[in-house]
Amino acid sequence: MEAGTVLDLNQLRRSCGSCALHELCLPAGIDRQDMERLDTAVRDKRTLDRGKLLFRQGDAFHALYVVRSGSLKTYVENPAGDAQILGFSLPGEIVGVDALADDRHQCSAEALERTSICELPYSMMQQVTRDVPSLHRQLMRVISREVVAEQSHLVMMGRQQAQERLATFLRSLSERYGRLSRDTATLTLPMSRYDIANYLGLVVETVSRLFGRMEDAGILSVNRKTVRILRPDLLAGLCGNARPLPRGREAG
Amino acid sequence: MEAGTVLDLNQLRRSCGSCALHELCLPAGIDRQDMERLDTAVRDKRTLDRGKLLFRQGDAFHALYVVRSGSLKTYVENPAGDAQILGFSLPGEIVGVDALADDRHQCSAEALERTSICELPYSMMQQVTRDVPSLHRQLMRVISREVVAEQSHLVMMGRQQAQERLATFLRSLSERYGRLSRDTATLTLPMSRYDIANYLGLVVETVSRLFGRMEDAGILSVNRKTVRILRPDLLAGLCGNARPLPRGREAG
DNA sequence: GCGCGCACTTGACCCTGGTCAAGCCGCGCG
DNA sequence: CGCGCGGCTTGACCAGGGTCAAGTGCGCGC
Repeated sequence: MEAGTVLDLNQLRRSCGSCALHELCLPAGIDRQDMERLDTAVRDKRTLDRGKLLFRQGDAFHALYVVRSGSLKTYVENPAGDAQILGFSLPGEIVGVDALADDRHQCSAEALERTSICELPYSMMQQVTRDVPSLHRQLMRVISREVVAEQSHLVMMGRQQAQERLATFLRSLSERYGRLSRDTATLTLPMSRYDIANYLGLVVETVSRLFGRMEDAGILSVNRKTVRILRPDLLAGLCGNARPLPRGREAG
Repeated sequence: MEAGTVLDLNQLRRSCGSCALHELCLPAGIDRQDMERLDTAVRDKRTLDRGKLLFRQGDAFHALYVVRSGSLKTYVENPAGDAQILGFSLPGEIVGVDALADDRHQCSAEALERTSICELPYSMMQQVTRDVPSLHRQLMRVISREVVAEQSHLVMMGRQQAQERLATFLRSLSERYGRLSRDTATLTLPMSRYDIANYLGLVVETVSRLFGRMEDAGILSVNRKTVRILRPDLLAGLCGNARPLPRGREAG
């Protein structure tokens, strides 16, 4: 595509104020004037195609990023070569915070689908957050949310059974879709079964079987990337310490 | 104890500059003048006895805290009543960052032994970090370290076997002891076996057995709270994907 | 339209680590 | 000095979920 021939409106981020996400993102709770200051620190970033990396573990740190549309996965690779997925980032969510510790990214971020990004060059951010206390506060808030999200992930990995993990994952995704004003009952999963399994500390076969059992139990309807939550109440029940759903395919 | 009758020098934090931890803690890399500004934002906090809570999940957020001596565990409790330990905090380490997200502590912090604490009231911190850019940068660095530490914990929970988890835990503890200029080979564990097991996502029996096997393999000598690392090289080997140590108590 | 590949599903089997139960040991207390 | 308790260890057994292998089906290129 030649520059100028096709005009993608999503590409033209005019300002945080005119962005549909501004209530969810860094500008949340910031007044009009301060938001204009924030705008000076935000740069657009080219859209990433599926599978492309936003940054790679070990890269020098230049900027924080916010997902505008699409989604990312962040993961760390260990010396042995296998990865652990740390999280999935939906629109309005920030990535790159781990790089503040020592000016190198500690994880990689990869687009799960065509994804556009706002870039917050850190030098500009520092200046603006210094001048705008409300933005400073809000940045801390957003970073702290990262910490809290990782804590929930840890609880899931440490204390929950496979079935509870998948149920918790689906509920959390549904809730985040809700915040984006999407349908909370129809999830279009941008990540593969392998990614889900890895994120949950399971193997893909286990995830597949659990989807099957939840479908048999009438809680979900699953069709490739599309998961319908038919019984949110029962799904919520599976997040606690419920008994495992039956394994047989027609013993009911 | 009456005020003034017994003078505990550790209780009298004169300033960050005179604190033995200042190279590890918030003041790291900050010049003399800025450190004096920081001092105005730091308050001493009464020492906590073993088992006492610094803050509790759900408490209103007032301050961040830094361990001066002793140690803490942080943990979240789920509705079902059981807890997941998120981490152990040694001197120089910050706690309470998760509360910045929505002004409530998301986890509880409990002293594992007699522990003294520096308190950083957040309103003062905000003011000081605003005036002192180097301190702002350093606070972000310290918070980001929290994120990175949780990421490592996640990798451990998601991808490592029981034996690798315990080995990784011991190595990490040893390394942190080193930073505090303590002996890296002789660990005095302030936490119980139950705490270790919980932190690692295992049960106490498994931890006990693994200590036994590592002792049989000549890697450790274990005596209640005292663990000597006899072969740091072999311990490092167990952190990767090594084969499990033999289970039998004399088949070697 | 056909065939290939990849993502996913399904089944059979097995192993790591959890559960349950008993025993040990160091410590505080009567 | 003996008792009891709590933290820890040890053993026997079991099951949740991992491994291995085969099968299904959608999408894409030719």
